[in-house]
Amino acid sequence: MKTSNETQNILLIGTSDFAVPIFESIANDQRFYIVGVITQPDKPAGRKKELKESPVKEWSKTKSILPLQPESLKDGSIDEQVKKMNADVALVVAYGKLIPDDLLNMPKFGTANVHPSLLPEYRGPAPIQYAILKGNHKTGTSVMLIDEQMDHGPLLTQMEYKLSGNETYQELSDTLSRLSANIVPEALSLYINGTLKPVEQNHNKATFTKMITSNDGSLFWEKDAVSLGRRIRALNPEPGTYCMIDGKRLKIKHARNIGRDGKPGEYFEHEGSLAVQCGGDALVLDEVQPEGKKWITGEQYLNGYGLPK
RNA sequence: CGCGGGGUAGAGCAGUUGGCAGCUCGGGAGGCCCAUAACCUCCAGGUCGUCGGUUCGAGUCCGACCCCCGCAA
Repeated sequence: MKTSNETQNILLIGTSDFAVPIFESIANDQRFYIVGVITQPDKPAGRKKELKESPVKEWSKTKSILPLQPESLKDGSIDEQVKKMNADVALVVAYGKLIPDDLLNMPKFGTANVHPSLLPEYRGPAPIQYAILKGNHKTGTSVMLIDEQMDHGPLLTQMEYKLSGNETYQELSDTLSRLSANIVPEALSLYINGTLKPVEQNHNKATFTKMITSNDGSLFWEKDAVSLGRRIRALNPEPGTYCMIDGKRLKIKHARNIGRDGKPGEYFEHEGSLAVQCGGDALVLDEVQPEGKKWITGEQYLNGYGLPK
């Protein structure tokens, strides 16, 4: 077994923004040497379908690393290349594709994963959003070893984070990413030198999340303003929340809860801004975006469009 | 050639069959009031995205281009 002052060869596997600060902290840590990066292929994105590189790919280029971008890991197309990397450990963060067992087991010490929840709570694809949606007072991030089941492997370490009740998905994601970046190198290092023993999760307490889609962004004003407010924050900025006015979509970026009774779905003016009555309390819509338009304030909306019927 | 909306005053919008360019905010001046972010009066401010075409006349019709955005991926 290697000692802690030896440099470990590490393979980084990830795609989204969430992974970048974590990978950066690995890159800046003398205990690790990055032998390779795997990220998703460039994909057509946006209206013009221009190929877009993943945030991890952009990051890796700043480190002069050319990432592998296989369409699939299951066909074994990159197995040989990965084997040659001679990785001691692999770290998966927000990769977005299934990684087959033989690849997971290729590194001597296996493959670790960062999951932004207090596992076994919120396994699955949307842990950050769920923490906000459910109105939790705390969440956190977990570092674990990947096993054969989704977010099921033994834990290396966790860190709690207290929620203010005002954070958006984007903000919480950034925060948990930075928190993770602080603890991942140490946890991996202690695990590799044998100081840190993986602890099995309490599987009886496991809860699961489902992928958030744009359909989840539809707001029903019959619901209470508190849960609607959570939804608006949990889906901000992606995929975003919206309601329909006059057959057109109105996206809602930011809303404020005010105490008020009335008929749900009724729009009214509140201190010059657009507001809507909900099932319990009401929401002031501070920042909205009419279909095909730019983001505007609720006040600008009223000036231009007037009060919806 | 994925579908679609839009570029008009500092901001957000309207502009009907082509015929003097408007609304709500904001800005300025004045007034009312014990006072006000409230109310009243008046004022300023627009090469109507760009280029070309049709026409006596184009924000409006035709063509090309630039930019912004929603959906879908």
